[in-house]
Amino acid sequence: MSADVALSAAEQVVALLREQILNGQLPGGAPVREQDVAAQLGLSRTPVREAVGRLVAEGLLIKDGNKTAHVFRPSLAELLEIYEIRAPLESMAARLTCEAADKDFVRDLERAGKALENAEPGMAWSRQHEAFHLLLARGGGRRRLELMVTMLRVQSEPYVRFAVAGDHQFPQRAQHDHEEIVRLVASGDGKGLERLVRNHLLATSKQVSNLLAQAASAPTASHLSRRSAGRPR
Amino acid sequence: MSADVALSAAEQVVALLREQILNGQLPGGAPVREQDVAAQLGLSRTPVREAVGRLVAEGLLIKDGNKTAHVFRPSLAELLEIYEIRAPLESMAARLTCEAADKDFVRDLERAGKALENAEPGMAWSRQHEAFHLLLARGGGRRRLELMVTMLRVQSEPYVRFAVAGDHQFPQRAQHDHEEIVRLVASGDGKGLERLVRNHLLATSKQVSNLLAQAASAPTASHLSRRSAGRPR
DNA sequence: GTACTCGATGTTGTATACACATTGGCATGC
DNA sequence: GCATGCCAATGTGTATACAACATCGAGTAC
Repeated sequence: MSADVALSAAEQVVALLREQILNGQLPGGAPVREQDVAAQLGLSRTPVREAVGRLVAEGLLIKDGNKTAHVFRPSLAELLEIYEIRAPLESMAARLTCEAADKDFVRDLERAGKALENAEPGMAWSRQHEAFHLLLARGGGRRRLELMVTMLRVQSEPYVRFAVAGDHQFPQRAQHDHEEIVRLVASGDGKGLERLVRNHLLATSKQVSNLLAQAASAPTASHLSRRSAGRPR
Repeated sequence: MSADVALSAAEQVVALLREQILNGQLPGGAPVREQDVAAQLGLSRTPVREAVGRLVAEGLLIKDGNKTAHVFRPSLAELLEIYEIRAPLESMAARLTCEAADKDFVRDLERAGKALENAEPGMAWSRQHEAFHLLLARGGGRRRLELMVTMLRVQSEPYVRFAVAGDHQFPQRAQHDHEEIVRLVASGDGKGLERLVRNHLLATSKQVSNLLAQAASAPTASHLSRRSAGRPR
């Protein structure tokens, strides 16, 4: 994608762990032992330790005291709080994106919308969904806003994926909103877009939390309903 | 303040550096060399390195490539972006705080308001101002929201302090808003509070940026107008 | 005089070794 | 059988040593 020739080991570990958490290879609650990761990657603990520290600061890993770090798994209340924060930030970012959108951007967004519409429900759809919303979160060049939205999305993304897995009509229900989003950006209606994105997020929040509550009361085979997961070798 | 008996060295370094950045002992742009800090504190580079990493993730330090970390100093555009983000987050947090406020909390806030009113313009006022707004950012127990608001405030706080130093009428002008905030919390008007806090922040943003722009064009003795600062020994 | 090379010095990145904390199991006492 | 305390195994926190990269200045070619 880009010419990142000289990434430090620590940064590579950050990227790898983040990817594995997003993939679900490292499910919520899974322990992340420094030596294990180091041994797996043929590194010393030092860069791994640094990577873990950063991911803790980022909120993807949790650590208290001198205990082993674990993959972040929000309670229902925490997940709702994340969406509460995302709603104003992401809707504002969308408005700013809209206000700064040129023709090229509109075309890119339309393409992403099409790709999302045609994606198979499951992992492919999740990827497209993420890409679509990250485009919308550009914020007209506001890097910090974009970064914060990205981090918050990453923290909640695994749970959206879970919801999609448990309810294959989920994408279909969101489709209308996505089409409307593209339309509003194309017509330059920033205010309307802001409202819509906010409502879209709050609706998603409700659906995801309902599915999670459901899964918690009727435990399926999903890792999301277990309280602890074995180490991934 | 509290029983923090067994803080790791790294955490102590984090606290110390953060304090020094807030104090202005480490002004914006100042280099933070790992061995220097380590030597000063009688530690090895390892915990210092970890502390630096965390502060970078927090946004208080900046580092690109393998170069020395520097204290974060936002451009005018970045400062405005921070306030843009703070406005919706902090106003929402205030509303949630208001909705969850009991009598004890209202009393505490009133006290903080009085303390702020009576504080001398300068460092004392800045401290009280920070304490007042952090109370307001509690968010009814939403830890993550509170944490994010706190981090964003810390990043912009040094510049408010600068503005207060350059314009001693700054506190006086803000006083009306602060009184109104206390009144709205006491009367339980969450919606009104949300609007007011948003406007208060945007007004502050304008004043601070005006003063900064002014200082940049007519360079005073302040470190804030210089592009690089020597290492603090 | 200018620009470029190259080396000396300072600073960060990583590996390794050891000290301290945590955890889980087992023995012991009740 | 159950609770409790002790101990070994495992894992994190820190120190030290070394390697890789960056920075700055002297010297040189033009």
